Amino acid sequence: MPAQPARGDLVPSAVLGLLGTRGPLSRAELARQLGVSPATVTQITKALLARDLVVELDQVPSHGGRPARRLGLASTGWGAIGAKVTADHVALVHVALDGSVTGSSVHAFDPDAPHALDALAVLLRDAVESHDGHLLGVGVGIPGAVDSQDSGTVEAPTLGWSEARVGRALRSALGVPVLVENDVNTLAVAERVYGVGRDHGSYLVATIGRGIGCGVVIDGALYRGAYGGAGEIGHLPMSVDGPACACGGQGCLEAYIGQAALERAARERGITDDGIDALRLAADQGSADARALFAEAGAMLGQALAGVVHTLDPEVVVLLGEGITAWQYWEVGFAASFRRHLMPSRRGTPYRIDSWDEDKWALGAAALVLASPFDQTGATGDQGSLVRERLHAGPSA
Amino acid sequence: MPAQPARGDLVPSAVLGLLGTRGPLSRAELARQLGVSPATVTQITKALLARDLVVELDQVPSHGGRPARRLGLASTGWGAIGAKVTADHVALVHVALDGSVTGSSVHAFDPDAPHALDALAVLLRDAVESHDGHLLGVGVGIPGAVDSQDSGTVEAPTLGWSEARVGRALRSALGVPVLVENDVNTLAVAERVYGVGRDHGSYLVATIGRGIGCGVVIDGALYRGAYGGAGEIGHLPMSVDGPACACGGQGCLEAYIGQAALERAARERGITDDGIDALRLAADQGSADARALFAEAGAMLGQALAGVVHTLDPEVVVLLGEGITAWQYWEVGFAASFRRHLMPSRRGTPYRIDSWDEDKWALGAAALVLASPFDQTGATGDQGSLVRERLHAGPSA
DNA sequence: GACGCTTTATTTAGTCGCAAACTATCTGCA
DNA sequence: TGCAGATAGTTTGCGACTAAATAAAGCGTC
Repeated sequence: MPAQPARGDLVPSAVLGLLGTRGPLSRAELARQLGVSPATVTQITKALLARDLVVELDQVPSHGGRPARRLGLASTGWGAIGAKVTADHVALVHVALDGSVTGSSVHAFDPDAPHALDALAVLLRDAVESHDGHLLGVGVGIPGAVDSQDSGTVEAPTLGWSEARVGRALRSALGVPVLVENDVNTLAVAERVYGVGRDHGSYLVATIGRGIGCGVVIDGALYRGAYGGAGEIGHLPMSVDGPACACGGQGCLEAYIGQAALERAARERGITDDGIDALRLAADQGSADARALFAEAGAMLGQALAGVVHTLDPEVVVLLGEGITAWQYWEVGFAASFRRHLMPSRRGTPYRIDSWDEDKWALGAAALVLASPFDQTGATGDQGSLVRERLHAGPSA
Repeated sequence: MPAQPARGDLVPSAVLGLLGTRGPLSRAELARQLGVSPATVTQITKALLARDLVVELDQVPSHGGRPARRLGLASTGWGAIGAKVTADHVALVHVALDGSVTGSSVHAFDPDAPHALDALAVLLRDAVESHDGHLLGVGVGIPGAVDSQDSGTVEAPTLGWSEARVGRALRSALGVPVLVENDVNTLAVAERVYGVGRDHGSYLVATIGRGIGCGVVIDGALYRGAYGGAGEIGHLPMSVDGPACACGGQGCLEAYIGQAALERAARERGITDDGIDALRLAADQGSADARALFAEAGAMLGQALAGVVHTLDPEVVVLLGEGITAWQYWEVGFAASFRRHLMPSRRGTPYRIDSWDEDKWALGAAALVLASPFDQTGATGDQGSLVRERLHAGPSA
């Protein structure tokens, strides 16, 4: 833990990143947001202005003092590519620095195939080559544990990957910085840059969908755990025995309210045999059974998240994931359960639902790259430094 | 989040603290332990040597290179006072920088009394005045939530305290730095300096006793949560309904395996009416019922801690608390349950039992002060800076 | 016992970012 | 009109720490 971490030009990158993700800001605003002194911002921006990376825009009307002169990025051509890997496809998005999606695609993918990593590399190389503008890097979201964003060695049972050297393989194939991270954590990072992280330093991002996951952000930094496995709330033990879970345990949260569990329950209760979408449709059409099933799941989620809140005491909990589209039915059970299982002093802990669309996973992966200018903890490693270097070098390519 | 936090002379304090808590070290060792460059250590130690705060000791035989010259503290007269406040007494210890106890005492205390804070201040003032050597500060451990170590405003239902301004009151009464912290967190900090924290950056300290608690240390820093309430695992919801808990909820972990719950179960099962010590005695004497009761508690603790491990992915879990004296009986249920509820990839997470004696709570509180030279996060606030200042000023008083 | 290797400690030159003092420019109020 | 107060931005000098080069002092080995 270096007192002053060896980080090449972190603040300039952070300035560029902030201007890119938040739009034009005054110097004073930059200083406040980044927690550095105004003096430093003056120095940094002076250099960036001289190098034409930043331009002085308009002057905003005063609020009882000298008017602020806003700064903006000289070039808005910066962007990143995000990829989300699942058991049957890869979703790709091209994202600009401000978070806007400039293109997206979905590709069939078989992670069990002999040269799956090579196939992934090919997919991504095409995307890199077709990228319009100056590419800062590629972010990859994986449903599994990643030892570090930097090395990107992956343990992902659902993909059949063990000790897969995803980061290394892609890096050498693509020639641009590649950051690999657990998929839920990418969403947490995205919230840091574009969502709740603007107003809160410590929060949880819980996802409901195929699995149940949780990203932990503490004081603005993603907490990954000792071995990159923090936030595995899908396997919180909810009962001593209970249904068998894919992880080998019994009574895991996911074995109760994961997508597969809900689909099985829907079958057993005679609601539908056609999967989760049909179940939601049934609820939409007024099926009391379907609604009850979601409400029960919501209640259990509430109980589990109450426990996590007791453990971590976050400022706010964000709920996300593909399952969130049925949230109105989950909430019926969740709201009461969550409050009831919280101790009185925590009962005020707010939760928020973010909007969802299919791109969001991949978008989160791209956010990994776009957030790396803000990384003060070194979590992004060498690849993060490379991203900052490219940002620093300017859109010359 | 300042990139370079405003901290007055942090490294010199850390050097002194490290020499005090770990004994003589070479410069190279100091550099490695503190994560600073050898150059810095040379500069710092040069200054400290010049001011006679540090002395050069012997030269240790080489291991294939230039022999290391070890440095030690010139004065070992530094110490701190630790206080643990409970519902019926206050335990005090005087502790030297190296963690050795130089004196201890226990005083009756009624936190519900009208001027309880004043009474506490009187107790502590006597201790401060009678302290032998140079006092760095006073640490106070409280069974409740503390907003920050610095301000020390306390929310402690078990003491009947709400918004009690403990820190402020004691500070003005004592005239030395006062750090206030949740009691479990003080143990976590003590482990950081004297225990498992020497070898591990991220760990949990779980306590069993009157309550069930947990301290969270992440990358060497105590994680306190957004409102100082992290680690309240005593109120993890273990079931949808279940026994009523003092917190107002139902089915909390503590309502199953806290001291009061165990004592009630012992009564109901006809094992003993005489409290927890009698229960352990019964187990010692071979009572199968008593042993089963502990084993059941252990099993539930294992399940709960497995969940916490899934959430936080620590390197190691340390078990502590006054209840740990009966650990041999807990363990029967704990070991299997903990492993069984962990997912395969976490099943290797080790747990350790620390020895226990009654001073340990107060000792933890003292460690709060003795660890403040290592605080890089600013968690100790102004009071921490004051401690560092006193350390820096030398044992002149 | 000369050479290479390892580890420890120091020196030097330089970077990063801060605090403090300052200037600049506006609002509001008497 | 003029001054207090607020907010924005700049300049200057400095403290803390680093990286890189160097010196110091031992070990092993042929």
